[in-house]
Amino acid sequence: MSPSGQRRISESTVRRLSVYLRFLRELTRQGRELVSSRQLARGCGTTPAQVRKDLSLFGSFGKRGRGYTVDELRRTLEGILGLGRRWRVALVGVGKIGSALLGYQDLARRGFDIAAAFDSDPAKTGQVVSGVRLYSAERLTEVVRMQHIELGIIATPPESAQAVADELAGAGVGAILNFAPVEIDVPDNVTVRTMDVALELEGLSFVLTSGDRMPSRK
Amino acid sequence: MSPSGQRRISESTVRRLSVYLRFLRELTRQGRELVSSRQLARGCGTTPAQVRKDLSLFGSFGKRGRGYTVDELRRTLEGILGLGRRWRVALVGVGKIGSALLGYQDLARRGFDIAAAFDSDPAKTGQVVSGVRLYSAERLTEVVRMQHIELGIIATPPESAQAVADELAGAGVGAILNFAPVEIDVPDNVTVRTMDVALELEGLSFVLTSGDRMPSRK
DNA sequence: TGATGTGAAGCGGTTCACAGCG
DNA sequence: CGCTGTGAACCGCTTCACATCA
Repeated sequence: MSPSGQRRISESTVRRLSVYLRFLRELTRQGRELVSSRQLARGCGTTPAQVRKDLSLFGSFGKRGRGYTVDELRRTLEGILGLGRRWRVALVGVGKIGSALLGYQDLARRGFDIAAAFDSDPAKTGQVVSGVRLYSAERLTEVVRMQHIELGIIATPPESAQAVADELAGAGVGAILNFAPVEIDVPDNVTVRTMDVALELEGLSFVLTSGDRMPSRK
Repeated sequence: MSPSGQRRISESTVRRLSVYLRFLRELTRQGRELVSSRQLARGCGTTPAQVRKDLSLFGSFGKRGRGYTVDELRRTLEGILGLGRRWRVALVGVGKIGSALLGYQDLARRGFDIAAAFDSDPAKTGQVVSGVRLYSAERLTEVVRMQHIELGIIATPPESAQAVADELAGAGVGAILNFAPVEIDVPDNVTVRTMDVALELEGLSFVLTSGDRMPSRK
């Protein structure tokens, strides 16, 4: 067995754990009981060795000669990822992308509740969209504190993103998912991840242009 | 100087090049003429050495003692990334996320035109949304071929994603951006990138839970 | 002088190969 | 016997340090 101590876990490992979990939930729906590292790898676009190594960073959860119990491994991964609870999320910016996120049920299914949304447009204030109340942007700090919100999503135009991040950080939010196409600075005790659709397309543009199949995991 | 030969470029390098480009465009708007690797690094969340190394994989574009010419480097990166042209994109699935993408002007600003959209709901067929014609999903192959579309975006429910990917690949699309929360298989000559919002939030959940500031580039 | 470009060192993630065990 | 768990080898990205040159 393995220590599961204060090991430093890489971002790529964490991302793969999430992918494993997503796949395990699908297997659960299908009523599968056991799964091997080979099958997990095939379903998640990686290798059996990588799967076993990733899991071994946290303990030993398999049965030699048989594989992993789907349900047990699923719960284990949920625990590791901190998904044994629900998370309250603040959404800032209710434009095209923000509205889509408000109506996107997959978030709630996977444990993330948008508890409040904010927009600077007074016309939107007071509305309830997809069951979520829209507040004036001015009330961000107040509401985030009051509702003990720990995660923020920025879906504003890029010009406002940094200011919003500052306010979210100031209000005690520990992590931010940023959809604005800019890099934003936050204090060390806050984590940001930026999702930029056009940037991903640019990566694909490079691949198509250079003809270069980039280092591909099999 | 440097060969810019058939070097194998890592995905992380390509992603950073896109970030540099995004930042350079901002500098252009601001009228800045020169930029050093240090400033580029600060604005893009990386290190000066990393910036210089990334660029050196393709050539030498700077002036010793001065830095890089913003405009020149911007055009160089656009060339490297294959952005010296516009790309035609097919959008499949016009639900919450798909609709948001249809109205998201940043895509067009950065060179990606949604040339056609597809949905299996007959009620939507024939409509024109944000200037884009919506076709029945049955006409996907036909329209993609006719319009010489090279990129696909999947924004369908996860159950349909694999079938759509198969059809896009069959129709000659070389790269796919997948918003459905499943891993999809494609032939070797096609590249897929999956964007899963909940998966990113799970990564943040892990960080908040483990208290572990993951290996952070500064 | 100041910042680039780059070989070399360092480091960490991935892959290998096999011991361990059900 | 089959598949997990894991130390060790491997490999590639990142960082360092400095020669180079405007």
